[in-house]
Amino acid sequence: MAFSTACKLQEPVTIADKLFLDLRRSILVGEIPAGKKISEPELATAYGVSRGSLREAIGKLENCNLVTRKPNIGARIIGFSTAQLMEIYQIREAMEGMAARLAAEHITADELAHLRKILERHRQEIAQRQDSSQQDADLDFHFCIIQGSKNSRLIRMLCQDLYDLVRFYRFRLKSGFHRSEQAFQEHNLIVSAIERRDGEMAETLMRHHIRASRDYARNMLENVPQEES
Amino acid sequence: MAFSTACKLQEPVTIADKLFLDLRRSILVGEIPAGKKISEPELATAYGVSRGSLREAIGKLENCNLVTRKPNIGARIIGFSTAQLMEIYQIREAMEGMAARLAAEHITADELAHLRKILERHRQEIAQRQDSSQQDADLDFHFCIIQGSKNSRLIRMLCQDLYDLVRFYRFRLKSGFHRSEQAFQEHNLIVSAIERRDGEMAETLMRHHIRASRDYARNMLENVPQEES
DNA sequence: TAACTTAAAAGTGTCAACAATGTCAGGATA
DNA sequence: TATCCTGACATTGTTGACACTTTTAAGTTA
Repeated sequence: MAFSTACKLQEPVTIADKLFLDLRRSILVGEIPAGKKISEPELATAYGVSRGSLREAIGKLENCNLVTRKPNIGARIIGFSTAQLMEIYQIREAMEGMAARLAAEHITADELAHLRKILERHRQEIAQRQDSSQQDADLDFHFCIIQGSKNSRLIRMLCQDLYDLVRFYRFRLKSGFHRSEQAFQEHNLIVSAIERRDGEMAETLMRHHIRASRDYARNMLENVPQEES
Repeated sequence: MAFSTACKLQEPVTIADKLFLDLRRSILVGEIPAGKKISEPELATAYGVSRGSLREAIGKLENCNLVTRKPNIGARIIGFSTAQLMEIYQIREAMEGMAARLAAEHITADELAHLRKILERHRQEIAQRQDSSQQDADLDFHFCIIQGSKNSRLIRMLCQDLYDLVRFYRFRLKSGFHRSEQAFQEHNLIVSAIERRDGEMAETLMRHHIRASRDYARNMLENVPQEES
């Protein structure tokens, strides 16, 4: 599967880049389990590339916060903790709140139309109870608003860095995560505020929305503890 | 000079790490001019290391957002634009606002005492008109609050990633940037709110403070355009 | 048996050479 | 003269070998 990152990253021309994207996908999807140590020789032979290229790819993964490295010890896939997930939600609340505020000022008519289309798709998928694709619709919604902020660094920090982590957790918590009806209503309110160009309200609603997601996730994790992969 | 990053990064044990810190310093201080292309063979011989280690160091610089790389073309120090600086301020407003809110909940008594000490130092330096060290006091203040948030990822994103950019710009805009008396007053209010454990107010005040800094910077840049280094 | 020592094995960091790509200057053609 | 081709040069990407560190396991001693 290909990840719709919304923010266009150029086609991978170099081996290290292809490797990076390949590994990133494997990690996000869970093919490589969380917390696993990365053996450079092993992976290099597995992918048929030299260790140099692999190390460069690992360096990029480190930037995405998907692996951590210790000198002379090695790299390992990041772990998995409720506390970290809560931290991410807090950061999202702040940054996406700002993104929504800016989007209310800068979003284009085309993007707004696209946003409405995403909402419509989301509505249909709820009616048909397609849980899996609702998650995509949710991501697309958030990406679109972030994109609308027109703050290029904010876009990069969110879409490129933070949302890899969001996906990392989302793929490992698939089960029982659908507060979609509620989320859909909240999305609607946010878009309305943006349409009215009410940045203050858009920010407030977005923060509320993300906080509600966080509380929901926390409840799920406390009551139905996930297995460590 | 050594940068007090507040968030402890481990001692550089590997050559690439030392190189990274060295280059980072050179860039931030302005020894390497903004926008300059990096020649791998040139730098490698200059520092007496192999190109491999240098490339790893450049990779890390890319994570700090201090250089940009294009495949088969090369790396260059980031440019310098008012627009980008404004984007950074917007992000700081969101993230440091959140940091202040969290600090009001989680900061320790020791950290609060330290914060008060920083304020006192700041006050003295204003009285003695030591413009240069006031900048350090300002950075220390912000670092201390971020640290108090106890959100480890937020701390890393701000101290490690974003504040390198802040320093990058600050070193190139030294001239005529002292709204210290005003900033000092704002700092005081923020600390008071944190002491009262009033997170809502702490966030509001921090956002106001950063927005004021932004407006001030924008005015300076519009009226006294800086030379491109 | 348990703890310490030591040597082998595995893994990471570093390097220099090779391959592929991009850049630039000179000349040919319209 | 301006544009396009062409080939030499310079730079980046990639690789395999070497050096150093960590880990493991065997062996020794109390």
